[in-house]
Amino acid sequence: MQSPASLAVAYRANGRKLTPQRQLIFQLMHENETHPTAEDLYAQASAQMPGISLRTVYQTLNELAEMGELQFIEIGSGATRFDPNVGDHHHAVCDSCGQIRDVHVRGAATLRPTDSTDFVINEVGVVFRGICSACETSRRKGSTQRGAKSPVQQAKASKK
Amino acid sequence: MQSPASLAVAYRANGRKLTPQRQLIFQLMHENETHPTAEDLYAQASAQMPGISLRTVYQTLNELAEMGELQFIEIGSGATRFDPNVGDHHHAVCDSCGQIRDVHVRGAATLRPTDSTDFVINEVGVVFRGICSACETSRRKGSTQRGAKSPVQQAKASKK
DNA sequence: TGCTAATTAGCAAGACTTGCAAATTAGATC
DNA sequence: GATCTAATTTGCAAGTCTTGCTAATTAGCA
Repeated sequence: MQSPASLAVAYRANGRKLTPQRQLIFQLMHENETHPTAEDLYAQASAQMPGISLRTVYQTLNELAEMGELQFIEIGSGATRFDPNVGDHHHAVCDSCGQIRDVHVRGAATLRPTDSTDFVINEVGVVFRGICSACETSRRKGSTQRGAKSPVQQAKASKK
Repeated sequence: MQSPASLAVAYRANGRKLTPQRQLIFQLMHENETHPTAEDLYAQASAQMPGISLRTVYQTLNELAEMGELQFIEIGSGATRFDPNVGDHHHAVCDSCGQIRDVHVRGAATLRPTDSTDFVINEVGVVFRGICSACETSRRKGSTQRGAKSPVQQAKASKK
């Protein structure tokens, strides 16, 4: 689903109401390519609808996830991020700036473990970690080659 | 690294001391196949060393990660889990019981996005989600087919 | 227009993790 | 073995992210 119109249908199908808050959050999610956190969306939503509650943002995001309208991304460190793209795709995470971008991977869905053949697989997710082109460029220009932290450590550190 | 002996060397190489607490935590990690949380390890450690602090467990786990002796696993929902296996492997997560097991995947390391070709990849991780054989078996026997929550929602829910 | 169940807002609280400072201790030195 | 010092451990307070609870509000139906 993409259109706000079908959103109303989806909500009603679930016996739910289409409130202005829900419309706004849904819309903001879809305008946003950055896989925002609840806090990010709250900030944006507040600009357009002063007084909206962070609680409502969390609530709405959870509902949308339940309805299959978005997915959670939990790639280490910090807040859950939300992805309105529920199609077949994967993620590339920059260990330098933390950006997450959607990517596609040929054959990912058919990957199988060579062991654990008794595990019933519903879903396959691939995560690439590395350095995005923007960070790579600025790194070449000298400057910010930081200490020898592991990627995860860096992610942890960038939390603050 | 696997042996406590080389642990001492590794610690000294980092200008660190080999304390009883660190030895214990390291040992427990390696005896444990379940990808425990800090709290799990704390419980086990407390049994053998009453008075050890949860703070120390967290601290030690972070150090070991920095030293490359273990890795963090953050697969949705709840506490970080720790994996002493730093070799090339991936994970299968049971959406029913939450168990995480190590698996191997042929060709995973050479996967590449079909898009985002300007992203420098350091690491590729594959996560399978599904139902482990134990849960599948008990499910067949009837009983606990729970409501239609998404995998992530289930994970979230099982947090408590 | 009225009614009612659903929703929102706000705040308190829970889970997980880290910062800080004082007391303790591993390991080097003599 | 005794001494010394920087590293480590503890315990607690605090920070971040998220959810529970409840009174007030409101969407959507009759």
